[in-house]
Amino acid sequence: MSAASAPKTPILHVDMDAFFVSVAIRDRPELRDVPAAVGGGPRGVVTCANYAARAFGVRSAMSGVQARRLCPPLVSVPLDHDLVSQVSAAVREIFGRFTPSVEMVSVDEAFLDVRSAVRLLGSPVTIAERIRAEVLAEQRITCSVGVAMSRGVAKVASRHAKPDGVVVVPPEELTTFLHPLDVGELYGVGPKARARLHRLGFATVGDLATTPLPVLVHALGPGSAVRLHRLAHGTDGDGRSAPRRPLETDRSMGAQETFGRDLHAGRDRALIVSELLRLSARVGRRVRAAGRVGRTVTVTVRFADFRTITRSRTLTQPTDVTQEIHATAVGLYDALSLGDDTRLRLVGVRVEGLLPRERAPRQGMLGERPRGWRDADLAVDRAVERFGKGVVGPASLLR
DNA sequence: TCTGGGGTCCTAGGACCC
DNA sequence: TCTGGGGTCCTAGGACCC
Repeated sequence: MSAASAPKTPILHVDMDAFFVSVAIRDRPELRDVPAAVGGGPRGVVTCANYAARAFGVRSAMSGVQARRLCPPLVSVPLDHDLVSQVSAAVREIFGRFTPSVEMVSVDEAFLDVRSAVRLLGSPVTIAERIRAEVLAEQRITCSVGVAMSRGVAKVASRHAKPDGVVVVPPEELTTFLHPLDVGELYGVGPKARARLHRLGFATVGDLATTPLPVLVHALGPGSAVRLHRLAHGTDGDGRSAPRRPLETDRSMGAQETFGRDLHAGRDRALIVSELLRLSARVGRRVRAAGRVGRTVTVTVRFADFRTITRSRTLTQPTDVTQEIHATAVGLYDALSLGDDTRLRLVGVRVEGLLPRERAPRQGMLGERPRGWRDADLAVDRAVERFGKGVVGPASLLR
């Protein structure tokens, strides 16, 4: 492509509006303008609230109790994982019609590099509107798009476009758009970093942008300084949307569960061990389904006071066997030697250091383990696939 | 009746090896 | 007896994102 035809704003950040709840209620028109949210059970938090609920102040990660206090008529809708995946894949397919360079960042957002598409399809803004129209026509949900020359700016722009809009930030308007914003709007700047930056006198993105890099390095350390400096100048990612690691190459898989009531470490040990088995089985099934094995097993324990600790063990041989994951998890749990009266709120099991099964070193002889466990796992996997979860499982989990 | 569940990445110390 | 520096792996915690 000639330089003259290169778009000045080639990066699109497409973000579905209130994705989880939009998917959940798209076939329930009666809920269209009613405050609704996914999540928010007795001990849970709001996963995703629609805009009618947000008008009451309901936000993601807010406890269900607080959400209902703010918005008594709030309707709670269940999360349909399969439907979410299905709609996400369909949306991904729509993106692919416009450019081969699509990076799904999560189920509900993506970066698109439309550099090569402009000659055939029109300006980035035209493409953005066409994407929005096709998503709405085919999936009956809305999305918002940020258009800019860097990923970081496109991401901020899409947030400002919400709901159901487009915001374009051409280079000549970059400073006007970006500099007045609070530093907390930058990707990767959460509450902690924001507070620290404010303390240091960096309240706005402009404060960062107008500070020489060496000064930032001195204040923040090299890593954060360079990252924030680039974000504040809109030069992150060199203007390109380079696909990173493909989504299917997960580094870890885990499962955790908050108990309906706090459990006692000692008295309820049997319950906790069986919960660890449930979680290990869930994780093991996912690891096997992905054709992978993992080297490290991590157990998470959250106490009643919300303090959270982790303990991990790296195995001599990677595994995808439920029984091994569970045995390791129980070993880690017991090694904590918690007092009998210690109250636990949550336990979790995670398998890390995932690699493809065929690349895993399998040593014979010495590490020979009964292969029966794995065969049993695979039989259970097949049954679950055929008949659904809950039909087959470890005997100790049956009531 | 505060505070879910799925992840990624970074830091930092200690062990261990060369 | 004292003295190096670099590199990697493991573990634990924490910030952050959706």
